[in-house]
Amino acid sequence: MEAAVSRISREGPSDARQVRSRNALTGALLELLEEKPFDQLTIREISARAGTGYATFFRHYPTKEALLSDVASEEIADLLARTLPVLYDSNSFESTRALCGHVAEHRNLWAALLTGGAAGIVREEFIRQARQLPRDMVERKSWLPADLGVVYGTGGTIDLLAWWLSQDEAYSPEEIAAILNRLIIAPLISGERSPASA
Amino acid sequence: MEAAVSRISREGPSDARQVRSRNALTGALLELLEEKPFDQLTIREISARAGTGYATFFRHYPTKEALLSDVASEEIADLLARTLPVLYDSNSFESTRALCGHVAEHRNLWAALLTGGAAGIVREEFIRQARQLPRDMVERKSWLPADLGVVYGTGGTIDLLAWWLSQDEAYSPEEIAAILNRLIIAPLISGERSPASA
Amino acid sequence: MEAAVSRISREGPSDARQVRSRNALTGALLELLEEKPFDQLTIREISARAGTGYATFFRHYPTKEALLSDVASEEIADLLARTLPVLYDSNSFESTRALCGHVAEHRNLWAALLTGGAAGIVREEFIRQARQLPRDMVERKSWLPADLGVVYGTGGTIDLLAWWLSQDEAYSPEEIAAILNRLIIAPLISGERSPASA
Amino acid sequence: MEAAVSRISREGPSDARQVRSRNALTGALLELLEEKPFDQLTIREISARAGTGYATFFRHYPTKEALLSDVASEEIADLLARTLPVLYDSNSFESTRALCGHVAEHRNLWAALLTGGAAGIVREEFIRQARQLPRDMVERKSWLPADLGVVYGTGGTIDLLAWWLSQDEAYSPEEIAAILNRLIIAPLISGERSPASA
DNA sequence: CTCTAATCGAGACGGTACGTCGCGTCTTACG
DNA sequence: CGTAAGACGCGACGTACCGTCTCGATTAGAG
Repeated sequence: MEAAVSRISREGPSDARQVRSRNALTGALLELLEEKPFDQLTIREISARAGTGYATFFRHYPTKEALLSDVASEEIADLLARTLPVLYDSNSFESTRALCGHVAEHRNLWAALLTGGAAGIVREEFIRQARQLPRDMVERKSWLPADLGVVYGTGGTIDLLAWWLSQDEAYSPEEIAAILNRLIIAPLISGERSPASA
Repeated sequence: MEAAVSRISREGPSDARQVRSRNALTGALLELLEEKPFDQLTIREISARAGTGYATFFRHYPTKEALLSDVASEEIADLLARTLPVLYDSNSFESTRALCGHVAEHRNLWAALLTGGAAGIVREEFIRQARQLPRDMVERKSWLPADLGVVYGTGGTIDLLAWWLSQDEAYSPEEIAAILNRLIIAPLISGERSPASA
Repeated sequence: MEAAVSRISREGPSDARQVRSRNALTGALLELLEEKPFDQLTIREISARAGTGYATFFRHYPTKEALLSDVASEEIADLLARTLPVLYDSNSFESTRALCGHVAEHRNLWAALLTGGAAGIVREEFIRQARQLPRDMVERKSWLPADLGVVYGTGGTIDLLAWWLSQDEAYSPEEIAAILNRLIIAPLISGERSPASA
Repeated sequence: MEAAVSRISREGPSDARQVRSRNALTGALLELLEEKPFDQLTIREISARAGTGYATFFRHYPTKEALLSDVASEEIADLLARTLPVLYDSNSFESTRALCGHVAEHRNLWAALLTGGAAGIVREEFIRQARQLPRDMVERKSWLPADLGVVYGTGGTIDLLAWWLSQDEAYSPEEIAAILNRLIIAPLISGERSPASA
């Protein structure tokens, strides 16, 4: 349950009981995400694991997905803030390595979110958030629609991270950062030349 | 229902009624996939749309997912056969263009599969199949784990195609092929140089 | 469960499974009515006793009360047909005795319905049905509103029967018939003279 | 809310706040009883109508029924004291008329109690109290079990009053008293002759 | 007139039954 | 006598209300 530790009391309702219930629920979700796919979890199961009443779940979240969102969306926003800047940054490798380092530090959390069956939902939330970010700074590529750049860069990065996290720590953050840079970042920020045409 | 036309009688049981039922079910699924996400469909709904009895569904498929598989897996295998070769092909642009052309010709089918809510399942099936393909031919990159190459190449390609199919035909197959080539294929087959170090 | 025996297959749906389920439910209700008040029964409890699934209950009855109605309303109509005629019959004692005899023969059923906690509902259903019966035949009493005559005659009779059935068989049908006749029937059919004023 | 007026401060705790809360609750119950059946009321609804907090209800009454009891049981005892004596009184008509007059004077209260959905509970409470009254004075009828006499006399009277109160004041207390006398009282106190034999 | 303790409102909580829905199985009745 | 229709057992859903509980914030009424 180390993953849940970082979730305690980020901020929330004033009533201490509500805080306790919410933390119990988010913690239970993260625990269960490491055991089975998100869509095989039932609200009853999550409530039971959290030690809260079944109806209490609905006093905090309208659906299972809302709970997942609550757990994930801040993390996603946080990670996105680390992901996109690399596109505008001349020294992208440093940013990329910082991104991978951050994920490695919260390996349990991100493994649960990206490989635990909630992957599809988390991925969509990622792209949804990424699409809403301002992207004026990035220079328009004539050959690459801006929206596609965002979708592809985000999705590809997530895929790469998910693959990494499913690999039992065989690769260091630096290695992954290098791959990420070469495989995804570089093509996106490269100039107008067509590298494949050579 | 044009998408379903290509699905008629690919091969199947001898009994004409079974053939009719299967086609009715696959057709109904494709119709419904254009209306709502896959996971919001019910077997009752599919049966009703197909004009068959509810229990009849189970005589042909054990689950909803099996029906989706029946609809999609051959298409996936077919498309995969067009996707992976580009990695080994020195003239990758031609292969890529052929791939995009093929998808464009079956736009309705692929739009339903990749953007209709079944996307997650189809995507996973894609990668699952891709992973099982022999990959001896591809030269090992020192910086790129082979498995990651497959996962990333497949996933990225699907994402790109999905994005394209959700764009109301604003881009031609050639344009997409160019992007695909530059964004995904080229980085995968490029040499040992470190592009980020520049 | 002798009470339920008389309920088997009175008439019903053609499907044998439906017949079986309905009989299981009616039987279970009658069993449970002898154990605790109707309003303390839950549908889950009735279903469990019947050996049917919980949802199956709702495939047959919309509410607990509907099941009670199905069990009771025919019996009520039947008994009503024996109750009201005594009012128009010159030889009322014979009719009354027949009524009491009939109730005695189905003692378990009527004890459950009239003393088992469902009493209130059954009573209201009784009066509701009685009110809808034609009453042209009965001669209007100048001192007694017709509607009141029906309500009072029905309610009083039910009360008397309920009291009897709660008495551990200490009284014979004939004794009850005599009391019923003297206490309720006679005052209702007596002439214009005021018997208490003498 | 005229009905509730008579309920104010009958006696109770010293603290003015408690008195206010109790009266708010009893008043709210009586209001709501005129709108819907007792068993369809929720404690939350009663509390809200009373303008008190939800938990405050439980500080005064353990259950909904207890509140109803608090509202009704004294009234019942009072009315019973007027009902039973008529049986022992040679001049029963006077007593009966007094009874009906009293009910007419508190029409709103009794209409709510006897016709408002709480009828079943109030009725049972009535009979319960009646059964516990001493009945040595009444001469035993050879043909009529004493307990039945009480149950029947009480129940019948309540039924008659309930019917009256549901009739939009079409009958005067005197008319009802006459009917009550003739229909219920007279048969109970009549001699040994068999009135049906005529 | 103050102080203190009872009472208040508000509402979250663990429970439990509700009635609905979809699943996948299995039986029925019909063609 | 095989197949389409659909009833069944199961179990999760989301809602509603129960009765308990913990909070401050009034607010009597005793000193």
